[in-house]
Amino acid sequence: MAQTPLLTSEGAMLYLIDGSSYLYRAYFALPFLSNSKGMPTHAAYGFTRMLLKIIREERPDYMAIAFDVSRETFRRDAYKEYKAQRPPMPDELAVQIPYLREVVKAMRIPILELENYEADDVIATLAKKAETSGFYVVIVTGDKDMLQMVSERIKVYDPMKDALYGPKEVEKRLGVAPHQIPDLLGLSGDSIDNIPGVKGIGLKSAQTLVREFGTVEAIFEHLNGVPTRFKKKLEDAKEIAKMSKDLVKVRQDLPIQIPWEELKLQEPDYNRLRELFRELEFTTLFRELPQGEEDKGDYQLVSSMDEYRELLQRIRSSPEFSFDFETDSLSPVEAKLVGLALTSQEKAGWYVPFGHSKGTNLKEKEALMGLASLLEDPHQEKVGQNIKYELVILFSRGYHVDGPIFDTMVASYLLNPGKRSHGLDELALEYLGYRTTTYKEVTSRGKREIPFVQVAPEVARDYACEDADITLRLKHILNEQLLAEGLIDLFRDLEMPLVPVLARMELAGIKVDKERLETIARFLEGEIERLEGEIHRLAGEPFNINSPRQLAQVLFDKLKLKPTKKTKTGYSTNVEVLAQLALEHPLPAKVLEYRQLAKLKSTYAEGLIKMINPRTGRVHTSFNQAVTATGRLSSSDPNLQNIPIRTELGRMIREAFVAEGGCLLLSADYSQIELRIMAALSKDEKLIEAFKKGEDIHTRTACEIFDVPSQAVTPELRRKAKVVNFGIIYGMSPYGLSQELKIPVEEAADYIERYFQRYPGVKNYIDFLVKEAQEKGFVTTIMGRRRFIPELFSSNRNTRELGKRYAINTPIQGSAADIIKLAMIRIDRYIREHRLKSKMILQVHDELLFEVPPNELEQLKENVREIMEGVYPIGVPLVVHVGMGRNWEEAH
DNA sequence: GAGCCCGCGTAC
DNA sequence: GACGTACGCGGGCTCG
Repeated sequence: MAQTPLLTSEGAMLYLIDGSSYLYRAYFALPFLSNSKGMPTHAAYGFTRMLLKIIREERPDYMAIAFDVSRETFRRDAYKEYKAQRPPMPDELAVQIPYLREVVKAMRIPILELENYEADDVIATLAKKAETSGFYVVIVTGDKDMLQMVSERIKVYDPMKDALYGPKEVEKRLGVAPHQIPDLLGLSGDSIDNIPGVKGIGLKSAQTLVREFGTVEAIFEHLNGVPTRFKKKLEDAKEIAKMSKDLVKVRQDLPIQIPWEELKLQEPDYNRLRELFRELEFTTLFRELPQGEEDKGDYQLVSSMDEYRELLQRIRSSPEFSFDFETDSLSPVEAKLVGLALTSQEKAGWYVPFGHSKGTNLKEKEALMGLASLLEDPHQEKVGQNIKYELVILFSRGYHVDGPIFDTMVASYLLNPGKRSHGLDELALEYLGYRTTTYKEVTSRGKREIPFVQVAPEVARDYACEDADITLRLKHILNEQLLAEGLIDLFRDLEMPLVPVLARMELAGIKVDKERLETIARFLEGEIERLEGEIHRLAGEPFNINSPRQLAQVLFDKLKLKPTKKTKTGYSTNVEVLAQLALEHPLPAKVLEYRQLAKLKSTYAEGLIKMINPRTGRVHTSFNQAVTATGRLSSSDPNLQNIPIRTELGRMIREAFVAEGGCLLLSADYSQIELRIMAALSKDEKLIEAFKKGEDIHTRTACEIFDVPSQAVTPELRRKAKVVNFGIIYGMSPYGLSQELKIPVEEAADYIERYFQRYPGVKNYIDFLVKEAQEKGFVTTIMGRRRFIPELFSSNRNTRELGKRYAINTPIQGSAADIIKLAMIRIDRYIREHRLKSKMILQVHDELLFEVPPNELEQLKENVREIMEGVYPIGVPLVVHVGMGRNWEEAH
C-alpha cells in the first residue's frame, strides 16, 4: 500500500539511522567508559553524541532509527550460514541497549523494527517511499551494503568516517553503480556477513564482470562471452551466486505504513534526557542541554542588622543549616571575606554581603558574630561543601565550631572514592540534575576575570545562595545514600570528626627556614650550571636538558646510544634507561645528576619558597580529604607528603622544615603498618607470629624465601626480601619483581611462589580479595570504606589485571589510612582536652609531625605513642617510632 | 598567553 | 603490559 505523500515533504530532509550498525561500531571503536557504578556506557555515549550532532548540525526535518530485532531473519531462513560467524552480542554492549532506547525515546525519535527483517530492509523500504514522496534522504550507517540504495535523492552517511556517499562516491569506492552492488557482492561474496559468493572471484574480478555484463543474471546468460579464466568458477557456482545476490539485496517492499508526520523531528523531552544523562554520567552532554527552570530557589539579600537578626532567629530553630563564605582567594589562610550565604531551607537562601567594593552595609565582624552564635550550638548540624575551608577561616579569626558537621564533598567521596572530582557543580548535576551557575560565569567580564569583591551584591547573592541551597539539598540526598550504603558510621565517626582536625593543621602550618632554602637554591644553581656545561660539551652542542625529547635526540640520534624503552611519544630517558646507558657513555650519568639537582631546585627549594606565607613565615598545605581512591589524604599547594628523604642532598631540604623558636619537632611514625595490616587481615599465622615476636620482618621474609637461618641473612638478601614484601602488597607480577631486582623472571617467580608457600594465609587472603571484589564489584577496608573496581569487568585483560591489583592493594592501603585518621582525631582531642600548646602539623600517610614546646615534650611523646599504638587493635601489634629534633630531618 | 597532556621524579 | 597511592615541574602542544 502506498504511503500518502505529504505536500510539505517536498524537498524535506529525512534521516534514517541504522541503529544496530552504529551501535556495534561505537562499541568497538570507542575506548571503554563506564559510569561510577561500573556500568559500561561508551557505546550509548557514542550513539547519543552522534544523534545530537546530527540534529544540531544537519537539522533534519524528519528522522527515524531502525534496529535489528533478532538474528533470525528471512535471510537466515534462506541461507543458514548468513552472519553465522558473528559472535553473540557482548554483555557489555547488551546492558547499554535499554538505556540507549530510552535516550532515543526521550529525543522523541521513532524506533522502527520489523520481525524477521533487518534494520537495512526497514530503512531501504522507507527510503524508497520517501524518495517517491519527494524527500531528500540520508541513511546513516557504517554498513557498505546500504550503498546500493544511493541515488540522486538518497545518500549514505558514515559517521565514523565522516563520509557522505552519493552516486559518484559509490562508483569511486566500489567501481560499480549503486544498484549493481548486489551483483558485485553476489559474485565476490562478503566475509563480514558470511556471504559465500563465487569461489575464486574477488572484488576486482567481480567489478570487471559487473561492469561488462551489468547483472549476475546477464553474466550467466552470456557465459560464453565471459573470459575463460572465470567461466569454470562461475559455472560451478551459479546457484550460489544468485543466492548471494539475493542475500545482499535489501528489501524495499516491506509492509510498513507510517504517516510521515510521525517521523517529524520534535522537541526532545529535556527533563527525561537530563535524568538519563545524569544516571549515565554524560556530564558534558548534560551541560549542552537547556537548563530546567523549575528548581530555582528564592534568594534574598540581607542588608541590615535587623534583617540579619531576624534571619538568625529563623535559622536557629532548624536542626541544620548550610553556609558558604565568598572570598577573594582559594587559600583559606590568605582569604579575605566578601560575603556569607546561609540557609536552613531548600530552595531558599540569604546572602550577607560585607566585603564588596560597592553596596555593603554590614561589617565582617557583625556578620561573623551572628554566625558564631549558630556555630556554637552543639545540637545543630552545620552543612557545607568542602566545609574545611570555612573552618580554617573561622578558626583563623578565633571562632569555635561545635556540634556535628556534614561535608557534602566528603559524603560524595565516601559513596564513590573513584570519582575524579566532587565539586559542587558536578554533584548538583549528578544528584539533583541541576546545572549551577559557575564561579566563572559570575566573575567573567567578556574575556577578563574580575575579583569577587567587584561582583555586584545582587549577582553574588544568586551565586552564593545557590551554593548554600544546593549544598543543603545535596546533604539530604547524600545522607540517605550514606545510610543505605552502610557508610554513615565511617562518615559520622571518622571523616567528619577529622575535618576540624585537618583545618587546625592547615591553619597551623609548618615553619620553613627561607634563608636556608635560598642558600640551597643558590648552591644548586651553581652545580646545575657546571653540569649543564659538561653535558653540552659531551653532547657537542647546547640543548635543553630538561626536555626529554631533545635529550632523546642527543642520546639516540647524535650519540647513537641504544634506546631500551619506549614511551607513548618516543624513547624513554628515565632513570632506569639512563643508568643503563651510563655504562656506555659519560653523558647519561651527568644527566642523572643534573636531573636530581634540577628537581630539588625547582620543585623543592624554589617551589617551597614561593609557598611561604609572608604573614606567618610558614607554609600551609591543603590536606585533601576527597581525592585518593583508597582513603588516604593527599597534600597540595604545596605537597608536603613528598619532601625528599632518601638522598643526602634531599635531606638538606628536609632540614629547612624547622620548629618555631623554642619548640621542637616530634615525629611519630607507624612501623611497617601496611605489612602488619596484611598480616592481621590475612590471619597468616607465621606473619602474625613474626610481628608479635617483634622480629625484623624483612629479615624474616628473607629467611623464608631464601631458606636460610636469620644469621645468614645478608643486607643484600634483606633488601631483596623487602622488595618482595612490598611487591606483594602492590600485587606485583614476576615480571615487575624481576625488573625491580634486576633478576630473571623465573627467579622472581620463584621468590613469589616461595613467599606464598611460606605465608599461605597471605595467598589465601589475596585470592579471597580478588574473588570477593569480582562478586561484589568493590572492596572494603577495616572501617568499612569502599572502593568500586569496574576495571575487574573490562573486556581488556590488562585492565582486568589492574583491577585485581587494586583489589589487593586498596584494603591494605585504605585500612592504614583509616587507622591513622582515627589516631589523628584522638590525638587532637587529647591536645585540646589537656590544653596543650603542642600542635599536630603534618600527616605523611604513616607519620604524624608535631610542633612541641619543650615542657610538653615528654607528655606528648608518650601519649602520642600510646594513642597511635592502641587506637584500633587489629590482632597484630602496631608499633610507633618517635623521634625529635630542631628540624624534620633530625626528628624523623 | 592559558590550559592541557606528557614524561619524569619525589614521597609513602 | 607488567607495582599500589598521590602532586608538581618543565616542555611542548592546542586553541583563541
